[in-house]
Amino acid sequence: MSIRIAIVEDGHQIRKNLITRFSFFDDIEVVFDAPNGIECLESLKHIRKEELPDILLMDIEMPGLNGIETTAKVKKDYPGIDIMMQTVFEDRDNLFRSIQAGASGYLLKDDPIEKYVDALRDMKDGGAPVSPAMAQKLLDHMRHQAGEHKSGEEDFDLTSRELDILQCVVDDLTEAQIADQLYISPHTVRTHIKNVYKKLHVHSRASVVRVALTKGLIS
Amino acid sequence: MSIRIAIVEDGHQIRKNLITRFSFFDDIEVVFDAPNGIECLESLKHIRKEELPDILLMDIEMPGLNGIETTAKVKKDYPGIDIMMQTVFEDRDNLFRSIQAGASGYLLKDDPIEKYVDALRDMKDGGAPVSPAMAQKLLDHMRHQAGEHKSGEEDFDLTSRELDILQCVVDDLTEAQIADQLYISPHTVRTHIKNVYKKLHVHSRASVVRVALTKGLIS
DNA sequence: GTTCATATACCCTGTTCAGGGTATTTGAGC
DNA sequence: GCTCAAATACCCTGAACAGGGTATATGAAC
Repeated sequence: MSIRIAIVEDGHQIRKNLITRFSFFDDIEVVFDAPNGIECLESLKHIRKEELPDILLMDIEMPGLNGIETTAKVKKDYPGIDIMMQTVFEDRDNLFRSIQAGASGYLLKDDPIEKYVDALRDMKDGGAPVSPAMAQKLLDHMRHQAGEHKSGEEDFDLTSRELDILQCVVDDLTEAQIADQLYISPHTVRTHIKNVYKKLHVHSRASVVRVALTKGLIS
Repeated sequence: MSIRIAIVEDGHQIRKNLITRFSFFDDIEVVFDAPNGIECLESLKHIRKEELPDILLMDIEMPGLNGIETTAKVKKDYPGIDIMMQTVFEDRDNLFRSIQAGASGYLLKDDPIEKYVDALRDMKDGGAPVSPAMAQKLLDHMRHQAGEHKSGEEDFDLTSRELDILQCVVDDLTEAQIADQLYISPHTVRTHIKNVYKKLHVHSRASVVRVALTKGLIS
């Protein structure tokens, strides 16, 4: 069963080139092509359901509705259609925005047509083909995030009661409310809070909340 | 210039097979092979610096020191060596642990040798070749994270001045300190803070900090 | 040229907090 | 039975905050 794709790309010549080059592959069928997001959405609207493409090959840089906005709209109305982004620039921000919008593949425009075809086949099989250059950025980003979490994993050695108090402080309860909730005297709450302050090296509720959240001390 | 690799893989037959199959590619040179992480580290230690491999092709599942632990150790002592993980299972956890340990490529063992070679070449060029199936998991994970952030992306419509104030409050400055820092009267600070409270629907500094951090209003 | 949002400034009042103490009870570990 | 950490409880004081006002200057929008 062949792979039905549509090409969304503002460069007229590039579009024609892609169509021509895809024509040499029996399992790739170009259902339609569009010069921008608006026309793409129009084409999708006026096509019969069983004729819908499997994959949109989407340019990021387009006048009017750009590739990311178009991706978001398409994914909303046609969640079954996969989006393969293509771009000339290895732009970090666009990469993340595309992923968030729902794209699942990422190619560079100077990739050879065989890479395109391989990627389309992989995508049809449920994979998410990402060009190595883009994957590099993805991994960097994830390593960074993982690192942040890990670096913040200091041990402040709070007792379980102090963690109760901490949670209440983050929930913005007054000392009296905390006392009610934990069935202890407000004086005791005061004492616990003071001890928490000492252990976290802070001097205010605002700082407690910040430390608790950024260091992951509470859920 | 050829790509110097080492194969770390506990299956003796698989190792020999890989070596044989790589031998048909002129630009791939297998520097050494090891059946586990320990021996891999030993080989690296006793090799001359200029003979070090560019890339380690690392199995995840190995007795003793597994691929992830080995990756972490190798990356620590030889940050210049890239790690290409290979696994039979598309395991989410292992994928993330590998990334964190410093691996930059991810192949499935049933990928054809040409994919291996392509991936090695991509990696040598600075890319991070990730098999589409693994990339799928990566993207899902990132979308999930992005989604979490996004779900909290309500628009509180703070003015830029109010954002200044917000930042100061999160930084735990008193009203007087904020006034000093922004060159305005403490009374004005008070007014801004009150307006921020109204817009964020909170009644205390602790809540401001929590909302600002959890809703991503500040860096 | 009036309207509207924003930023600015000030007043008053009552509440809450932060930091400095001290002291008792309780349960686990030695 | 002693010790020690943890949890509990209380006192005092001054500083900071929250919420309720009002008011003016400014620049953009209509």
